[in-house]
Amino acid sequence: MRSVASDGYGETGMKENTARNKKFHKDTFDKTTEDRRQKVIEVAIEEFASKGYSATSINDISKKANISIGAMYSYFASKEDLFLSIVNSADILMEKILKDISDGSEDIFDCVEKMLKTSRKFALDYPQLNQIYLDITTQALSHMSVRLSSELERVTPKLLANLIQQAKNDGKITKNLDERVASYCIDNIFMMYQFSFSSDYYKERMKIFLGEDKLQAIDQVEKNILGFIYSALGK
Amino acid sequence: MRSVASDGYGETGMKENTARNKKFHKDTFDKTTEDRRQKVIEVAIEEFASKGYSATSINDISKKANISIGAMYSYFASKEDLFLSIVNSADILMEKILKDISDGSEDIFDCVEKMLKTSRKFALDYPQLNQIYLDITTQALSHMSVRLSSELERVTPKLLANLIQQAKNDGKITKNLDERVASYCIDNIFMMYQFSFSSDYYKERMKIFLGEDKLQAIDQVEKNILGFIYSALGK
Amino acid sequence: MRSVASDGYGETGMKENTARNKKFHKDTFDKTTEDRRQKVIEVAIEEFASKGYSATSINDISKKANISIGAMYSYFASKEDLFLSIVNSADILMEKILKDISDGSEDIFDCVEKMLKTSRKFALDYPQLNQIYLDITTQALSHMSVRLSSELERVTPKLLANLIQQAKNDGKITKNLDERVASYCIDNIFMMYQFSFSSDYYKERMKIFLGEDKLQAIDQVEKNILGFIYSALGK
Amino acid sequence: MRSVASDGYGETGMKENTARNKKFHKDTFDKTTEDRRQKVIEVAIEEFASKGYSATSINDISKKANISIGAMYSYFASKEDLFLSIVNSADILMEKILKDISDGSEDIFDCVEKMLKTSRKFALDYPQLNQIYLDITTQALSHMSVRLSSELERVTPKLLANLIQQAKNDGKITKNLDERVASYCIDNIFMMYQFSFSSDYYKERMKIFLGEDKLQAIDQVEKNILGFIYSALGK
DNA sequence: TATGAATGAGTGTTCATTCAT
DNA sequence: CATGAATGAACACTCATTCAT
Repeated sequence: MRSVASDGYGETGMKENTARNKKFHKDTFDKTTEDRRQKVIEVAIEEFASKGYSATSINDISKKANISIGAMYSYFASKEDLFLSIVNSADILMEKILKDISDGSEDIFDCVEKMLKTSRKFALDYPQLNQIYLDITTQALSHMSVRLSSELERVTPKLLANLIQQAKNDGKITKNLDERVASYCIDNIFMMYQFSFSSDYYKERMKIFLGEDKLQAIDQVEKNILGFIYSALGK
Repeated sequence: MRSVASDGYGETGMKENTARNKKFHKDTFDKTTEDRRQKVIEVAIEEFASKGYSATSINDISKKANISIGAMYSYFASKEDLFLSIVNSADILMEKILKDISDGSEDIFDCVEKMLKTSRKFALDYPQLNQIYLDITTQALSHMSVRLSSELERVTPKLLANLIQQAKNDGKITKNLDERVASYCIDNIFMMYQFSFSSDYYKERMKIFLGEDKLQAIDQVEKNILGFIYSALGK
Repeated sequence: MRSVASDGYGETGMKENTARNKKFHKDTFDKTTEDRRQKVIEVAIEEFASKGYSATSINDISKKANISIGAMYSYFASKEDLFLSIVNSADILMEKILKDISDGSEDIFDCVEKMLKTSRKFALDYPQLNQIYLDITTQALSHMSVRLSSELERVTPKLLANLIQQAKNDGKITKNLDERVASYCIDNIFMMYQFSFSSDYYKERMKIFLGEDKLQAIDQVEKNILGFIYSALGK
Repeated sequence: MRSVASDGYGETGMKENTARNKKFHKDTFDKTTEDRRQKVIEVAIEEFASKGYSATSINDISKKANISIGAMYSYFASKEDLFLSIVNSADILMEKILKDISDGSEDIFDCVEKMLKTSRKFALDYPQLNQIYLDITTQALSHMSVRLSSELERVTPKLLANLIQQAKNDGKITKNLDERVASYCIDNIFMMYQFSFSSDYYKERMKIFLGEDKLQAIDQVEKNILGFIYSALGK
């Protein structure tokens, strides 16, 4: 599992993404040592993920990261910017992953399978990013998503709809299907699946639905989920 | 549309539910006037929904409800208890609604259709309860769901799985389907659909998936979603 | 010397002035004990006078007044309001004093004499109020005088101009005099005289102008100032 | 209007004044380029004038002047020293102006007229210096005037008193006048007149005294003020 | 000499909670 | 039972000053 803390910051990290993604940190943050940068991000992710945006104290973060509060504010203009900075770096990471899936997918079946596997992998690799994501979707933090205006949520819809359309054209799946609605349904399944490995609440929910025993054989569960989707697509 | 504020409290309300549902308010709250009870709940819902648990101030609630902060603490032992009290009453409400669906459903198809319609209706009738629900599913508030240990999430899995099993037995749908996984997938679709009418974030997401024009004809969208599910069930 | 701290607050104090003067404190402040009210005002005057508005900390005031910072903010909505509250009560006090002069003055000569004597007396009785006044006249605090929009500075101009006009009509003083400009000049002399007993800076300035020995015989100085003014009026 | 920023600093400027005036900057400040010196002083004046000493941030000044905070502290030992440095340079400027008046005045009448005109001119030419002066006279900053111990306030008293004495000797004005008290009264009028063009507070006060219409004909106002003073002198 | 990253005590203000009336 | 004044730790954020480069 690679660290998110080292993504999107520092002398090299941002270069390829600066065009598409916003920058929520000050220049000073780029200039400090990798150690400090990483520690700040690491602790901030930890805190925001476990306590939520509102209940997280930037003073606490600075203490736990062994960095003065003054330095903190020389890196980020506000608590909100620190938070968005992290969310943004998570966005970049997720986009990369989605791009890999997009590039490597032969058809809709292949793509769906990869997305499902990745949902779980991502949730297990970066549980905290998922918890932060859950926070962002909350109505209380809705004003922030405006500032983010991330491309993230735009990638999947296009990818899925295009592949479904293509499969329809190729006669591989039923034509009695609206590709946008189908994409939406499929992604709904994936998102909730991903959440099911992120917050305790959704973990418990999944356990109730599937039963403790089934969860031991998660590969079989995924096969069944794929079966459900394939069947829906009228394969 | 009935008010949630009048559910689950007062001299009569709790009696039938006390067995299954916890009580997070003090006896004093049962004894005060209906007016006061309703006002407290109403304002609390408003505040918690729009600001989230952490950012909501119990002093603010008491001011907006025109009730002394002292009275507030004679009704609820803590901010957390007030919050849980509201979530619990929402739980009761949702359970009732689910029970109506459960009782009135002939088969899995009928049930799925009713659940889908109800998802939207509930989200539009009680947007604030949905926003509070989103907050609860957040990792930061996971310790609260333990205290709640609501029956809510246990109703749907059983209902769906049973109906699917029955349909399989009746030969109405394909046997190549794990009924628990199928329930899980279907409910995933419904939950995200419900969220799509609750928080601005998910509203935007749905818009991206479906397009602004399709959202004008929401009945058609629901038909398509049902089509997706029916197809998955191999009707 | 009466205490300013007991003026303008409490159950009785404000009644006659509420119409003309603004209220910068919350109701809670009226309701607390006289002791606490007095202590807050007393300490606040002390601090604002000696340190100036900006350098004064409301936390310090609360500590020195042995009152929790929370109570402080239940009395005043902000540091600015606490400050304005004090300035306002000083305004009320000064207006009272000016009214006494106004009511008790036979003619311009009598009035000028009384104002001169009162300038010194007021500065010596309430040195801190004068120091606060100096702060208010500072450009940095100009936005506050807008909120005050005190009547104070309107009383003297009218009073002086009217009495001069009357003396001109009565043939008691020269007619070669614009009464408004004369009022302005006279008040300029008085204000600087008052300042001369308020801040160390102006104290030093007066000493340089008049010499240390003359200041020992302040009555003679005042006679001379009056002489200057009478002469200007062409008595 | 010449710039104050270029006065009293640099390789040549200070030489003739070092004897009488203190130096509040470090040697390094003399050695840096004229551009940097000027920019620092210019921005510092701007900031101190509009915000007051306490509310002004030295970090802000350094940012606005495009000079590193490190350089700032290599030029001035502290915020206080930077402030005093500016006040001191203003002092030098005022002294020069006063000296010109002093040298060019034939008699008390001539001198008074020149001082009055200069009061307004100076306030309009250097509004910020006047605002800073108002700050200095505040009790909160009294400890600084000790460090300044400027000669400024010593020039006018002597000048005026001497000219009045001389006029008395020449029989040009009444002998029933204490020349020191008269100087004090006259300067009081001038100072307040000057303030009337400096801070919004005193601007408003002058408007109330004189009326908006009179202020349109400021030359007439000045004639009236001179009339008042001449009359007082018993011309 | 010039730079600016770093420090941390301090600022104005909020808020969950208590308790005397 | 209801009131709301009172508490004080905690919060987001600022700023004078230092010092390694």
